[in-house]
Amino acid sequence: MSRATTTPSDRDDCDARVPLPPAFFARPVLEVAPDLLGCVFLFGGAGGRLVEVEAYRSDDPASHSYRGPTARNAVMFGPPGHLYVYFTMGRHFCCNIVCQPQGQGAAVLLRALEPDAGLALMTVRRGTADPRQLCSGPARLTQALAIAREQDGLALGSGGLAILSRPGLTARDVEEPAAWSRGAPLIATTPRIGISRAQEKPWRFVDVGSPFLSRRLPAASRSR
DNA sequence: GACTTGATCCCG
DNA sequence: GGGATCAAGTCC
Repeated sequence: MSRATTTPSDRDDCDARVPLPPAFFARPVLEVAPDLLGCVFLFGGAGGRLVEVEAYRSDDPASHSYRGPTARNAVMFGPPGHLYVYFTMGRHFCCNIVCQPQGQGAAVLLRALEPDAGLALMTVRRGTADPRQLCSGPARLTQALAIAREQDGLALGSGGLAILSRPGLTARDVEEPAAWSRGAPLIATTPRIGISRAQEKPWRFVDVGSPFLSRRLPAASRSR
């Protein structure tokens, strides 16, 4: 994250992270979601390592896309690799990455990340210096990174928005689908948070070892 | 448990 | 068209 310079010899840097290609997000959302854990999410110079996400798709009663396209969820039905940002509960924004081929209405909700880049900025925006309170929760995360209505529909790789691979991949490695699951942290699946329908689906994915989750793991969670 | 806004629902 | 409903959350 914090390399000051880049030289040809950095090819062997084992901490190297490179942008995920569009094809990464065109896959089934239940595959994309766990593969995002350990990747780095950045917007405007702030962000860090993703540790908690949830999957949503259009055959899923808990998803905004369940009843088809509307003005609010239009981006979910657009091309993969774009942000779907929605306003909720009268005061908060939540941020998703659109997945699967265009028109399918699937997305991954970003629920927590481990703060790394732009700590000073995030501290001011959140009004706390406690790293555990910066990005541990979907609306906390958007507040810390200053993601709001204006970012709805923003494409990865533009406007200061990026998702970088897990460490150790070259730009060439990351084009190969076999590399997308490499270097995964220990992952648990649990029911999703805060929904009233389809509560049985274990479509929340968390990095078991992270102290930056929005909630503690339930005892019944299962690791893979 | 309160808060606070707006998209969506459903009746008329 | 218009009022009722309630939400992928956070904080006190």
